[in-house]
Amino acid sequence: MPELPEVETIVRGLRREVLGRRITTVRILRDDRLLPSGRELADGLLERSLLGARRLGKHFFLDLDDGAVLAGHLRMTGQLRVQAPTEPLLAHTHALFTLDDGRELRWRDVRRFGWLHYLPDGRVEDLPSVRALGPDALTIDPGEFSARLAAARRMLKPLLLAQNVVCGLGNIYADEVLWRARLHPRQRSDRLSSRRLRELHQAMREVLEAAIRARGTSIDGAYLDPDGFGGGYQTSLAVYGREGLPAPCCGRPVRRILVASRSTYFCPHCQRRR
DNA sequence: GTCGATGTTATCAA
DNA sequence: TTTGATAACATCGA
Repeated sequence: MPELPEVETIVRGLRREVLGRRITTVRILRDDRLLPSGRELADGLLERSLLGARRLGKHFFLDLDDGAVLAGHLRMTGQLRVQAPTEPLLAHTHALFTLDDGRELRWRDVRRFGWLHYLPDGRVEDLPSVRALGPDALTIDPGEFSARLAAARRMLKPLLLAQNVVCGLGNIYADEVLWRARLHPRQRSDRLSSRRLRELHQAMREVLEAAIRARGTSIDGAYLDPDGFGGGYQTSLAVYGREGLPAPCCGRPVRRILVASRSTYFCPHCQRRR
């Protein structure tokens, strides 16, 4: 669920809500997605203050006042909320961190694909899933983006989803980026001119920045920011989830196909393979 | 009740 | 090297 714009919105929300706060209580309701263990995570976080919140791709990192880091990934259904303790506890809430202003930072994940990892030394680059990441999609420069895609010799859709090439895009934004660049999802990356690769980079930047401005995409209310608000970008989607509906480019119906076993939405008329 | 699909990704096989 | 299938899990809709 949360891709780069959603994680960015969450991190900005956490900066506003919890920076400088001290963790006074840790409650673990279910520990099978906590590393290295729920006990070590709870012991490490207790009485620590939160000094920073940042992200790389879809990973997020909370910096503590002793140099430790709480790293995490929300995968499909993870949520981080800051709530009053009187707010009802929703099902699938797995960890709660009480802050010194009385509020609680709550981690919830219905499908339990996500995880939290406490790193006493703060060395996030030691995590294999972080080490494997390519440059962040929001900040990669056009030259490196083009070089990495041209070198890969693969179809564009799975390439944009490959976090070791460029990190942060998921299924929604990959389709939106390809639509904006008018490129076919099955177009091979090494057959594109450098001009088209730069256009693809530009499209990626524009889509991500617009989605961040809209505070992310919420479909079925699955994604919520720390304050409990959904995003607004779902009304700006051109093709994702819009099979059969008119594409904004030409009015012809959006088509859904499977590419690398992921649902892929595109306009067959305007996104031609070259 | 069953089946298929879901915004992620690690892993294994071909 | 690249791809496809599968698995982790819960929920929803047809």
